[in-house]
Amino acid sequence: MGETTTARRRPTIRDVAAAAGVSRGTVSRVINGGHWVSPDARDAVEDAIRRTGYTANHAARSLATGRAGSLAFLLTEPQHLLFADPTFSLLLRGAAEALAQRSMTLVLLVAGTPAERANVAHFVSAGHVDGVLLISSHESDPLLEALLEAGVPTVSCGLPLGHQGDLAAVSVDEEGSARAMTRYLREQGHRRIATIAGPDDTPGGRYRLVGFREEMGDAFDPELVERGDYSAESGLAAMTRLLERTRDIDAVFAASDGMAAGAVQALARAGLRVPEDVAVAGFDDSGLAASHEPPLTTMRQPWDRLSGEMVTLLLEVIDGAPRRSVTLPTELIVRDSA
Amino acid sequence: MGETTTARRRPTIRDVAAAAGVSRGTVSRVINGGHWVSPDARDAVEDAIRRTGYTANHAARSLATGRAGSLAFLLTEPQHLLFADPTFSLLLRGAAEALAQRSMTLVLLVAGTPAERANVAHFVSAGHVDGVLLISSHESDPLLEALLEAGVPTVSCGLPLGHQGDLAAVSVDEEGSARAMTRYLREQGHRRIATIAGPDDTPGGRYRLVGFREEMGDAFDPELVERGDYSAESGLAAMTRLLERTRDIDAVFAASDGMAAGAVQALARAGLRVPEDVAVAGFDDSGLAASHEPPLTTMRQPWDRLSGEMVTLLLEVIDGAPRRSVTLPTELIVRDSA
DNA sequence: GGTGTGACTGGGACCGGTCACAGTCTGAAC
DNA sequence: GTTCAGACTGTGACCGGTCCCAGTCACACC
Repeated sequence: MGETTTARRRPTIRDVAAAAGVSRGTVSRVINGGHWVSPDARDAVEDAIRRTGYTANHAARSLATGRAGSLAFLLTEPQHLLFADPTFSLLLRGAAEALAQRSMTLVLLVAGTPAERANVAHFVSAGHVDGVLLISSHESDPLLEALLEAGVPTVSCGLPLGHQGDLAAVSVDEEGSARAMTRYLREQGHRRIATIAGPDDTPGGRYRLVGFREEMGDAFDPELVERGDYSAESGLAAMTRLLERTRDIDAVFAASDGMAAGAVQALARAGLRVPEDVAVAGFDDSGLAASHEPPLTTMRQPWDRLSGEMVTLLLEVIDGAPRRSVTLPTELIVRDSA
Repeated sequence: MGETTTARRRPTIRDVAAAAGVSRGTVSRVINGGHWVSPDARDAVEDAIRRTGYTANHAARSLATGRAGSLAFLLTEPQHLLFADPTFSLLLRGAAEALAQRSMTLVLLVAGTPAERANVAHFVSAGHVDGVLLISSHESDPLLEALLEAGVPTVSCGLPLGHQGDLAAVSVDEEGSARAMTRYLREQGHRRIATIAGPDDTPGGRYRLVGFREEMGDAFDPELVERGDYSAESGLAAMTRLLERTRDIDAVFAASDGMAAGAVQALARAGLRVPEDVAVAGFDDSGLAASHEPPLTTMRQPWDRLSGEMVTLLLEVIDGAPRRSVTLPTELIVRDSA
């Protein structure tokens, strides 16, 4: 009764088929690559799609193919460590763009609290996404166990400690990078080099320390090793502890830019100048590093490429290809702090 | 032929119905609230769900209901302004959690390049999501026009300049907040107060300046107004311009913490101390503010609540309720810089 | 006893795609 | 003139839910 037709039904594949004078099957074939379709039919279909303004229905396709057409970006890190980090945004954006190019979508999942973790595990195991981009660095993550158990295609950002070989991963050469930075510091003439390592249950915490120790060789002094949790506060605390133990330090290699910044603060409080009295080097080349005062010498991680590679690897796994891992190069960025 | 059955089919609603000895319809009713179901039937179904490990198929449900079960988190801001901002992460996380509570998912969309914008507009208009959480502050965004045109339920983060009234929005009282900060500065005894406003095509840029001007009253001096784009670099440049014009300034109100930080840098280069010579106040209370040296006095935006409110409002619109907007309170945070 | 009503249940139709299969047509090979 | 392969097309079944309608049953009321 005088109903306006503004909210008309979205055109379906049947409408397109009718408009093009072909069958649904042919339309479907044109949409999916167009093999075994005559040029005439293809043209007619493409024209009909244009005229009708047809867009495929995601849900219907998923139902028929059994594929969700989306990947999860799964954050398991406690918020204060990663979520506020600008590099995380780069990672996220890179993944979103890599997926958009493939007409897939990114679903953001946050697994902080135990309740959230359970929900997430359930959600992912239920097949609501085709795979998981796992942003977690801590060893023996129960969520990871659940994912492996459920056979969900997963790719890890950074080496999955305790599960190397169980899933694909994109990482950087932690050990080599740490050696390179240590070598650089020694080449600058520093001899008493301390390090502020990350937690031992993270790949960066473990292997950067290994690289540091190896490169130092006989000059390695266990007294010059402290640990933090990658935050600036922990860097400040670690540097303070080091200085309480000895003032005979001429350089510090911190496993993150945040800890390097904290170390600079601790040194300033102790009346020491950077880099004149003590050189300080960071790791990551996060946004912080360049804008810091003084600008931090650091090891750049290829944040812009990381998530793109993760997506590539994950899609391979989903397609049933053999699991593959990738190691990306880092780059020494020399600024003022060391 | 000896095929393992590990990769068994996921249980469907039919399996549950069979296990419970009822029909599909009854199972569906139990799942969706359970009205008009006898207690016996409900128990049987719930037990069957447990035994079979049943999980609803998202795609099938979407197809039948015509609802996607997801919202888009749509970023239209140029990356350098917002993406690296820790507050953005809070926003994102808040939205993800609010949705997870409702068993919905968050799809991240990035519309930076023109190609991306076109894709996003198409994607959203095609109904792949139920609504859009729009994170954009610039006036006359063509993407917003496209969304309104297509009738996509949308809620804006911050007042949508040029489209107030056309869509729901969650915002803060820009004008009142700016007045409060200005009043505070005057109460501290400052008389020559400059401001570094944001771009005039953003609500923060426009209304914070309005509030500042009104609160200054007769003391308002157009010579003491500069604009930036919220970044630290622009704050530095703006403060430098102000100082070139006059040294008769005893306080600066910047429309973002980043610009406040830039202003502090410019003042330092000019040999002026903060807050002794010039007081500096920011806006946002982003992560930067507290860790800045000196810690910034600023206006806290309720980042943690913002996206939760956005989700609430958007779901209301999707459910056909009348459009509603919300204004959240800000809070003056006094630290060392002013 | 007949009728009405409300609680509950079952099942067919449908959402919009994909897929497998059967069928048609064309042209080359024998 | 068959036969046959290969290119192309159409159709029915299906994916796993929801919706709606018809139907059953128990109970109250006249």
